[in-house]
Amino acid sequence: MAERYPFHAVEKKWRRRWEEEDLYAVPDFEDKPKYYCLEMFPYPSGKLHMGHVRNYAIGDVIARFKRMQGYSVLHPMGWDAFGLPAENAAIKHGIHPHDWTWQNISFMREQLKQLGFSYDWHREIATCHPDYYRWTQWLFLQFFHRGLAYRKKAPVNWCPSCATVLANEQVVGGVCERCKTPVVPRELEQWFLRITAYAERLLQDLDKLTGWPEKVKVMQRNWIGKSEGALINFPVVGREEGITVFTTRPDTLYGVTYLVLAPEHPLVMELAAEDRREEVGCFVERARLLPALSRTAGEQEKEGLFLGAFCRHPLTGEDIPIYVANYVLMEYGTGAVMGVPAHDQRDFEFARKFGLPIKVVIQPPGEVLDPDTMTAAYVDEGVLVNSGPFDGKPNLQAMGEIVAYLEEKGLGKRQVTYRLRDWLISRQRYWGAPIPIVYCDQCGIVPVPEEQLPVLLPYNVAFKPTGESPLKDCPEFVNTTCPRCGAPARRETDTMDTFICSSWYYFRYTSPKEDKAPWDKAKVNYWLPVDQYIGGVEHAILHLLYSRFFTKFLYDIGLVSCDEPFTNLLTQGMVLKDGAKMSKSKGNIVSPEEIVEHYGADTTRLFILFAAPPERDLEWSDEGVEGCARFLNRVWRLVRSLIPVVQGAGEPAESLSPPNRELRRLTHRTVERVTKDIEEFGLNTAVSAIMEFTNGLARYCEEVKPEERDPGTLREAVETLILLLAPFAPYMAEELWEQLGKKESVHRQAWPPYDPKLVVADQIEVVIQINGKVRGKVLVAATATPAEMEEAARREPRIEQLLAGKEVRKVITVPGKLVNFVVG
RNA sequence: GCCGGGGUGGCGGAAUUGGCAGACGCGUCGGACUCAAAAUCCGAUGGGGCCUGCCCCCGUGCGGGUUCAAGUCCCGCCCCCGGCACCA
Repeated sequence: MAERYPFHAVEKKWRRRWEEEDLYAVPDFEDKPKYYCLEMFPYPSGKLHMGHVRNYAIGDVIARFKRMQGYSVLHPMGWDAFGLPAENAAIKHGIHPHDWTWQNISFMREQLKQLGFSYDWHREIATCHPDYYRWTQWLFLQFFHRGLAYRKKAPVNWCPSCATVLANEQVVGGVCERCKTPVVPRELEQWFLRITAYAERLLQDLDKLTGWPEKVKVMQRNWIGKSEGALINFPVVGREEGITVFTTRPDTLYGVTYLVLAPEHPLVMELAAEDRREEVGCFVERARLLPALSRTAGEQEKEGLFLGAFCRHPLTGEDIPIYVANYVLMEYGTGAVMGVPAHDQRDFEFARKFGLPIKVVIQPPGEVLDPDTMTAAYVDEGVLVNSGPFDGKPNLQAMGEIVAYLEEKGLGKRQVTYRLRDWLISRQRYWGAPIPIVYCDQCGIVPVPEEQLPVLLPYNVAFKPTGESPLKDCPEFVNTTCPRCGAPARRETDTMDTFICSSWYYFRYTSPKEDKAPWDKAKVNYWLPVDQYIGGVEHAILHLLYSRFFTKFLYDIGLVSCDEPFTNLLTQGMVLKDGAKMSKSKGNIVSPEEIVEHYGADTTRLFILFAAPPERDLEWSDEGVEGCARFLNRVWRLVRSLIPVVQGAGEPAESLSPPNRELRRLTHRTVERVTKDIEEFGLNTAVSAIMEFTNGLARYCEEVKPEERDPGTLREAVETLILLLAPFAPYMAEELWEQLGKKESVHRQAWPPYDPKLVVADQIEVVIQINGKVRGKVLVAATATPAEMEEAARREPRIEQLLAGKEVRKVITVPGKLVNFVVG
């Protein structure tokens, strides 16, 4: 029975020692370059899943690697601890959300510790702790004082299942992002953060984020959805007030043949002709009742209705019919659109369906558009026609001129519009940070004074989802006095969206116990921005956009000195089983607990890093885990068998026999490979390089007689192997390091350097090609010149044979690589 | 439809700047050790061919092209995954 790495005992031993020595604590300031390595903190749902393990394993390799490279590394962990699941669990199992959450935290903390992640636990935070949410509330007040937190009545997304409203970002394809229930519109008075005030900067500064994946930046760009265009006023026949439309194509203004209003547009009913009121009312009602799902998800048949009213074209004075139609959205632009069927596909379809005229105003080069035979709108560039004084101009030029003309006449103006909406942050739920606001009959909306924070979440509350905050039924909470006039007043009972809590946690880690401010400025400015952020791509818009918004705001009010929080972002892929995301309903969950129990932390980590590059999805494989366990056992046996030789050995000898020189070369080449791979997140190839190194070392031991081995070279190889393995398999590396007789932790060692001179082989194998096909190989000195390479190639018997009697027209030599004979 | 990513053995995945396709691992097959098995170790493993030579042909989604040389570059397609989707 071959000896096996006794991971249970080793893990237990080192967990205790590391904790005793406080190995991973990082001082606030140190005389070293800083590196802030952060992974997205988890929601304490109960147990870790493989996605967490992957996320944190990747982060831990980076943190340990940087630490060994001499950085002072901030690598913290905490809990995104407010949220709905706690309340749902409470309702289902009769356990209080507070208790449920803290139980989960203590279980998951234990799991993280078992996995050997190198967090500084002194900096642990939980967003549901009053010491934390006190500052969440404080930050809300900063927004409030600057007019960036406001209350308004608006149509909002209501999730019937979660019994709360949702932000736009939390509605995906018309359904609730968390429970997939179709959301329904509701008209409610709610709190918003004015993220739209930062739309332009959030967009512009994406260009600064060179360390972010393009994918995420594109998603944010689309989400912000900037369009440049114009507002144009169309006077309504027989009325004072006109209709303002937003268009990105003012160059097509002369092609307008009708106007369309969104069903929710306030003018719809006003403008509807007497005899059409009822019909229009029905239409609007039908559109309104349709769940958001079918309104926004997928294109659907265009429906519309003539209102029986007309407006006047601002430039031609023509009468233009006004319609109401389902394809116009009230939320975007002005909720009114000018219909240009010839040059907008949607308008084209609508016009064809309702028999509206199609008027061509842009002619493509070398083609004449005929409205009667067109099968699709022409949306590209061309020259204006039927456009009065603008005829003959290129449309891009005309665009500016038409807007300028409208501005001059007071008929319209330049306008930039964003798709981004203000962030709805009220939640009608219990388990969140209370919004620190008091309503007073005399004074109105009054912010809770900072010195009265936190507004504590009461413990004894019935948290049934009724559609109203459970806090409403808690008189001790609701009833208060007005901070301004002292009269009886009521507290705001809604709590904050948990994304608020997670929008600033990375600042708090720098000074988690600070009680005079959300953070110590000097510390925040020392550590921030985060050098490397790692997490799932599902947060591409939500968390990452909100955090950028928060950071910019805090920068503006002078609380932080960076205006982007995350310099580099790595979005890791999902963990799949049988090609599908692990989920309870599919029954394909692999539990980290069981794997760690059965194979140990090192094997679990190693497999998850080896099986795929970090950004890609990872297919779980039990056999693959076995393979990694086998590898670690091999390392264990190999290193232990060499301890007697290695201990006490000195430096490698000056002059080495070929096998020793080869081993030395392998050692240094491996350091080079692993270093470069980790730097560019090729963690899977870093692991395979270590495996190859192990194989090479084992082969050396097999092939080279003990008396021919150079002890110094062997020592260097073995120590290097352990050092390289340390970020990936920290427990085993630490144990072997100690068995080697080392006194100080392997995790406090410097990352091994490599000597480029030693990496180069004495001899290199040159590929010999004839007409681009490999026909042989030859060993030459690494220093061989192209002429020497060619000469050596020609001398190869087989090549000589193949070239005999042929005319060599050309010879291409790539130094150190190949010789290619081109024969006629 | 638009945007982003991808398509390489039986599987997960490697391949600087265009320079030996398939590293490493899994699986499979064969062998050693063993009474036997497990564990461990060794060897083989893209497909095909015959003249069994450490030889030849084919081979990185498909069709063209550039080049001495293409998984990699160019043109035209197909398929898969992710995101957005009536945004005027």
